[in-house]
Amino acid sequence: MSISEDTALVDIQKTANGVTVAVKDEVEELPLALIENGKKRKKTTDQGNPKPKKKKKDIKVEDNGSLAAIDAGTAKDNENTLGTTDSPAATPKAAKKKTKKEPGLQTPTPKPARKLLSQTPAASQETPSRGRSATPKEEDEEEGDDYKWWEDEKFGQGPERWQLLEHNGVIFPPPYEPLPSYVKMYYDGKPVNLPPAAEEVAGFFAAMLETDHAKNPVFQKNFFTDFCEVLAQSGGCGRNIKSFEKCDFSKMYAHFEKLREEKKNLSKAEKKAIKDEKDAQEEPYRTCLLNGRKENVGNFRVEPPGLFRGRGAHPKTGKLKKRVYPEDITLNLGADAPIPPPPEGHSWGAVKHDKSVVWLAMWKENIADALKYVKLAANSSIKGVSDMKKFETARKLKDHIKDIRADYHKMLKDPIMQNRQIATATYLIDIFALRAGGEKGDDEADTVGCCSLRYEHVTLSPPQTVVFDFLGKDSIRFYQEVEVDRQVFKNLRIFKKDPKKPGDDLFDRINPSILNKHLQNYMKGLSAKVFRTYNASKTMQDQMDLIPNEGTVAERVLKYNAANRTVAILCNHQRTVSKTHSVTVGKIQDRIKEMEWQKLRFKRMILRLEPKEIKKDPKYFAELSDMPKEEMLMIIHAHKEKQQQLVARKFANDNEKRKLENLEPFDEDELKTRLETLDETISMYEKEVQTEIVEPTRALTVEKLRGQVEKLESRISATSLQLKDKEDNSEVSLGTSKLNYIDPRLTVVFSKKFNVPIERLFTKTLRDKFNWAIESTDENWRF
DNA sequence: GCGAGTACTTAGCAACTGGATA
DNA sequence: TATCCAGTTGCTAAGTACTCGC
Repeated sequence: MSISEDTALVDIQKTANGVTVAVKDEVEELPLALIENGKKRKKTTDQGNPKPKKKKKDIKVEDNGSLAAIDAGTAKDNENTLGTTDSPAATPKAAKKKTKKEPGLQTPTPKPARKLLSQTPAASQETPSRGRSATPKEEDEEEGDDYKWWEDEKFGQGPERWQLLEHNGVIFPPPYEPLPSYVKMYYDGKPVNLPPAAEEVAGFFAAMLETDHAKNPVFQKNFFTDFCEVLAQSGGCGRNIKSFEKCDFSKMYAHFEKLREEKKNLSKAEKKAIKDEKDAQEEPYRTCLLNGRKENVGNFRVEPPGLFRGRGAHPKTGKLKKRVYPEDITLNLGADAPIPPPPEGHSWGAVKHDKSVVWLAMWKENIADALKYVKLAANSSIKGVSDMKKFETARKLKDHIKDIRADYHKMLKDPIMQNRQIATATYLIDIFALRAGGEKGDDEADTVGCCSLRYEHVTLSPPQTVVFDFLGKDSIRFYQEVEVDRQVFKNLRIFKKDPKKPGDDLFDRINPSILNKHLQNYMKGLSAKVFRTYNASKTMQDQMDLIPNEGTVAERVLKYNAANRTVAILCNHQRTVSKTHSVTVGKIQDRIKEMEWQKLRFKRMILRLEPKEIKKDPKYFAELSDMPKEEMLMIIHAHKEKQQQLVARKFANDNEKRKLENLEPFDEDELKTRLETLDETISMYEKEVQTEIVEPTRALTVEKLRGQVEKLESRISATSLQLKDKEDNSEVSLGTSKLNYIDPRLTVVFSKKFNVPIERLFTKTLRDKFNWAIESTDENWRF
């Protein structure tokens, strides 16, 4: 094939006066990384490195950071924690406030500086109570139930995200409680006395002993390194612990299992009491006052320490995620708002009054050195307005998509390599819903998106078939064999051309930033991710247009789910097939078969009562010959097994009850008698199969039997639908697209147009989150 | 122009819960 | 009524995208 038009590529250069010109570049087809003295940043690393990655700054995890503070709980240790320049707590003010008293960290008794949930900040100052005693009027104003932010055109506009913000801070996890003295880790067959800090870390691992994580060698190695470090810092244990293989966590695991079991076996009242207490403790943190209105806070609990569970082949999986202290936390709230008291003996790292952001608290975690935020709940006005804006931006793309597509098709042949890459990437993002694909560091899992696709992720098979095979977000495999536009195929071949080899970037002249800058030219707010939202919602709309307005509610829900599934597949939202999937499916299939058999029995009973019925309605009885005798016998056999188990369980339960009532338990003869009765019934069924005669029981009439058949038929159809849905959904996760990509107004339209209660389509949480859509959409709305 | 830092959305998994079923 | 299991929710990891300062 001639590729002359493809090879006529040029690179771009900027002249001294900043004007971009296209120049024929002798080496323009070389990957940028190989162009000596290249004009552009070298994106790939040394040749032969299979994973070219951005050189990130060295992330140094504190050797004796906050952990030391856990270990000894001394002020000195605490200073170690705070002595890092990064930490907000490193401010002189915070350092000064450090205290020596620190046996552990107690979430403060929730006594806000003043009553939080009042309309006017000043008015509430005199009631430092955790309870609420609002008057009906106050209640109205506080709850903000009647405030519909989506009807307020000014809401969410401008750089300031809020005007007034009051909250009670965050809840800290309880301090570590050492295990009973008889629960130990064993090393080389002997029990070890671990100091509490090390015991805590060992416990993290022990609790996960039966999970896949604990069987992962990287996880084990990272855990063990950090465990040894904590052990050394906390004074050691008098033993030379140096081999993970010699550590035995089984006793600790058994202890945790026992606790779990005990918790499970608590009485209803005990469980309720625990829950009530927890609710009461959390109550002050659940809500905040935003612009004078009560709103829910999302993650008000600080993440507890534990072992980092990285997804996929994460190099840091298993590392110790350290305990977060008040000194690590920055609060954000209104300048006039009272500052919630930190836990006794502690101080906050910093307090900010930044109206341009929506987080209430923030800290830096030690694994990736990333920031963690406490934010408002999904049903808050702030989240709602940004959600609505997101969908509106995607909707706006409708007006531009034709031009954008026409442009990128034209640009696929652009003589400038960078433009050709922009066009090709846009095509892939638009058509296959790929993510943008930013660069990643060596200390992260090796996953990619569009711009970070490498040579080995794309296989070309002429004339225009492409196989994509790579790990995307969350290390979820993206595998697709697809036909692409001929020019896209040609371009991909150029992008893979020699000397490129496995490990090299396919798109070596662009990154998400360059791509997004290009997209902004078409529309304000347009970025790569908008295509996913647009295509997901557009697909849903198109699918909905194909659904006929007929059938039962259950059938319509199924159609909705099928449309939802199309979107989920487009977005590659997968889930691991549950371990019990095949068993569950088998059980449902058995249930359906049994119901079918029962149905046939009822029909035979009808004929026993009124043999003439078969002539009156031969169609009704036609299915009597559908089920072979062998199949019936198999069903009866399975039924027998199930019943035997039930009889045995019932027998055990009855005896348990009798024991409580101080009655003599039934003896084994009783069980035998019950099983014999079952055997008789089974024999009767088997005889029915041979004779094709079923004797009606008791006072059954033809009408009653027809009613029974009808009931079974509807149960069979409902169960079959359930089975189909289950099988279709086994590997596809519908939730993510429903939560993030499908404009909720489409679901509301479906609910109204097809008369399906919204409760069947949105869970309570989703109804809360999408209240704006539910309240503002009529059935004629279109995406 | 670039990298680092920051703020936000998107994501799957696991724990929990409550309704269906026997 | 107890048990089971599917649906739901919470948690937190992992993305994207924008801003800022050099």
